[in-house]
Order: sequence, then C-alpha cells, then structure tokens
Amino acid sequence: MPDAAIFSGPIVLLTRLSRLVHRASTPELLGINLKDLGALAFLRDHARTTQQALAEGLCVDANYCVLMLNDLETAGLIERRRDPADRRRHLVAMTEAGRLALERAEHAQESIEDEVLAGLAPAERDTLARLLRQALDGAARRPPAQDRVPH
Amino acid sequence: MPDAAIFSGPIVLLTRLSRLVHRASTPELLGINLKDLGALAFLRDHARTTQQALAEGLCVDANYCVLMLNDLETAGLIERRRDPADRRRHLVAMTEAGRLALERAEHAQESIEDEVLAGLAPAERDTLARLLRQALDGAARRPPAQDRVPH
DNA sequence: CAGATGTCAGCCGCACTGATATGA
DNA sequence: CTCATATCAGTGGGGCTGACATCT
Repeated sequence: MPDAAIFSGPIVLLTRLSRLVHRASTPELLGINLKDLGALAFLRDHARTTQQALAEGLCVDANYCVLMLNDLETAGLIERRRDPADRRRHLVAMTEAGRLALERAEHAQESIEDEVLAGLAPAERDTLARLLRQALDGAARRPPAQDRVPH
Repeated sequence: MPDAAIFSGPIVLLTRLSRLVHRASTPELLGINLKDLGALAFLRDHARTTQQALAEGLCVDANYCVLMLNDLETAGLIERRRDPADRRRHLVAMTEAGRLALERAEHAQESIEDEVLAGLAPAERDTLARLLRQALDGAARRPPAQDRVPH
C-alpha cells in the first residue's frame, strides 16, 4: 500500500495502466490479439475506411497497419477491396467471421476490464472512456516522425 | 471526422491513446526514455523500494525491471544498495543526477501532454489522472503469467 | 532442504525506417 | 513528372520464459 503521495501525471499513469491491460489481454482469453481487437472495433465503428484512415484511427504506423491487415485477412476476419473511385486505395471491411470474432473478444474483454478497472465504479469507467475518447478526438495526430527541419 | 458512434470501451481507447503517448515521447524530447521516466517518477514517490516492489509498481515484468535498472545505474541515475536487514534484497534509490534528469523530463513532458491531451481541459486532465491512479491502486495486480490450474 | 530475491541469456513479436510498385 | 497509397524487407529494441546464483 502506497504511503506516499503520487505526483505523477496522466501520461505516466496511462503508460502503467496500459501495461496492465496489455499483459492481461492474452489471445487465449480474447481469441485474437489485443491489437486485432482494436482494429476490428474500429472497423465496426467506421465501415469502409481506407488503410490510411485506419492507421490514423488506430494510432499506428501506416506501414505496420499493412502487416496487421495481412494477418487479419489471412485469418479471414477482414477483406480488402479496391476502391473503384481511386484504384490506389483499398477499402477495408470486416467479414462475418470478423464480426463474430470481435463479438467474442469484446465479451471476453469484459472480464479483463473488471480485473484492470476493479478500482472504478461503472460510472467512473464511463467517465474514463469519455475522457479517453475526447482526448483521442482532440489529439494533435502528428505522424510518428514528423519531417523535421533539417538541422 | 468520425460520423459514426464510437462504441469501444475504455480498454481499446486506452490502448490507442497509449500509442499516441508512446510515439510522442521520444528520448530527444525527454532526455531519457519514457519507461525510464516512469521508473524515476516512481522512485521519487516511493523512496527505498525493493526491485520487486518497483516492478509491481511499474507494472512491468520483474526480470525486465532488472534490465531497466542496469541501464539506469550505468547512466548514473539510480543506485542499488544491499538491504542490511535482508541481504537478498536491493534497495533502489535515485541519485542526484536522476533527480535532475527526472525534473527535466517531466518539464519536457508537459508539451507532450498538451499535444496528446489537447482535447481535455485542465480540470478534465486532473480527473483523468485521478481515475487512472484509482484504477492502478485497485487493479488486480496479478503477475504476467499466473500459474494456471493445469487443465 | 525449501522459498525469496535478483541476474542473465535466449527468444519472439511489435513497430519503425527505407526502398519499391502501382495508380491519379 | 509529381504525389498519394500501399506493400514489403530489414532492423532495433521491448518484454517475456527459463535457468541460475545468492541469501534466509
């Protein structure tokens, strides 16, 4: 039990809690990886996104996003279709299997939430989610390595 | 701009925001790694902890904690001293250099906070920090791979 | 002896950089 | 030609497992 005041700000605390979440979220429990759960959840909420929009929405590198989608497509959970309007683009969509996997994963995730957020009452969890959502919406979504002025 | 409702729960949102934080927190900005910042911040708030308590407090693997401390000790930011009461233990303490590095890193971190939490007003950031702290205090801090009942 | 604490080697999968292909 | 989009190889370091040493 901590007997000293904790002065750390939200960033440090967020990092710590994120570690707990990451450790508790095993594929054995969820059926899929945590990152895949995040991707599928985004796809449910934003149908027919391009890969770029997906990468930005998930806050991951665009190149890494390709690798994630490769795995998800191999597993049959998503599909990539060429955008007829702009044939450079791929439109990403969940498959029915993806919807099922997401549903099961989110159900399993509830127990993880109870474990990791045991200290928060339901109303507080809602507040937490609202604040996180608000932060994500308002964040300066600068790409990983902004082109810097060369010296 | 998202035109669809977002149903994702706090865990998924936390993971996303954590990615933003991780990407924005470069050693170039902070002077040290983000994980080292977290470790030093914990040491400031909990003086004379053992490595085990540190690992648990930081929500990292105990073995990995050793490697982190090796780097921090090589950099002269922390010290390990044998506990006279129990010579198996190491008591970890910040050095003066560690205190300085922490101070600078936390100052630099403020700009990152402004960037990542731009969508939140100061009072909301405080609420976020309070909720995160509360979650960390109340979390079922089960170690990474709890021994499971064999089938 | 068993149990606790810490150290280290080995390994794997995350996530970034850089180069390339294709289409607007 | 340029710019945007997506793909992939290579790489670096985060973080886990398992074996081991030391002390109680």
